Amino acid sequence: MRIATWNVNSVRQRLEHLLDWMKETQPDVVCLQEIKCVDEAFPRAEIESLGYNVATHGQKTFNGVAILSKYPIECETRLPGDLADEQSRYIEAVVSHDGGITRVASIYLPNGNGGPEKYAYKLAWMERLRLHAQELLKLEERLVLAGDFNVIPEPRDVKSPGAWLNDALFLPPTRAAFRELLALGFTDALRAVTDSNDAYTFWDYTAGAWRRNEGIRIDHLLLSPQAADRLTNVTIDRHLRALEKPSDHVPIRVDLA
DNA sequence: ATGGTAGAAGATCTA
Repeated sequence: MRIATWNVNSVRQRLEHLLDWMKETQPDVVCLQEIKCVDEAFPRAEIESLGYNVATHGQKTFNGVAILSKYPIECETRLPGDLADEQSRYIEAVVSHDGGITRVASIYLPNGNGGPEKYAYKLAWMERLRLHAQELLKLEERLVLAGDFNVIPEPRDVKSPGAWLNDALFLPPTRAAFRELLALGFTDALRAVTDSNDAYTFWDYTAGAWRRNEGIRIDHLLLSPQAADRLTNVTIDRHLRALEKPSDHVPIRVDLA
């Protein structure tokens, strides 16, 4: 089973790239982030025509997540812990396939820059995610938390660590919260297969970041033990960053036997 | 110390 995640930075702007990439790589499940549209505006028919089921949790202008699946899915769009949270950043699916089920979440974790309120929201969101993930692990299922975590886990995950020291993506409390999540029993899929210090998934649009390879690794797939046991391959589709009108993120995907 | 780019919305915010 091939499971991918991609922050597309507007699904409508990226539709051609998305369809081409799906035809090329044939993922079974795709987690999207920053679709930047309401559910009614999502290009559902185009994706269904490739043979996928579509579940969206959209929002006007900002955020928005989706799950696309070749197999039947049942979805939940609420991350427990704050009923007043209006931001569309989470959707979770139970995927029913030959030989069982796999639970997959598409996560758009808050960026956290822009002021103390935003950073507090990020950390609170991470704590809600940790508590929910702790519950999900008790199910002992194949579970994949996939998405844009807006976390640079370690210095080897950024070309120029010094430039990010005061950034919400790399601050010590952010990294500590991510480590706490991993410590529940998750495997960071990319780190299970490589020690590379060049496994970036995001390059800023500005200042020639792509040209200079000033990248960061912030898009992750976290695997429960039952999923990690089946991990055979991790691929970052880096070439998509070189296309015309790219997203600032590229897809990352895993294969589970 | 700032600007660089992109997207959606709408004359600014988020990233």
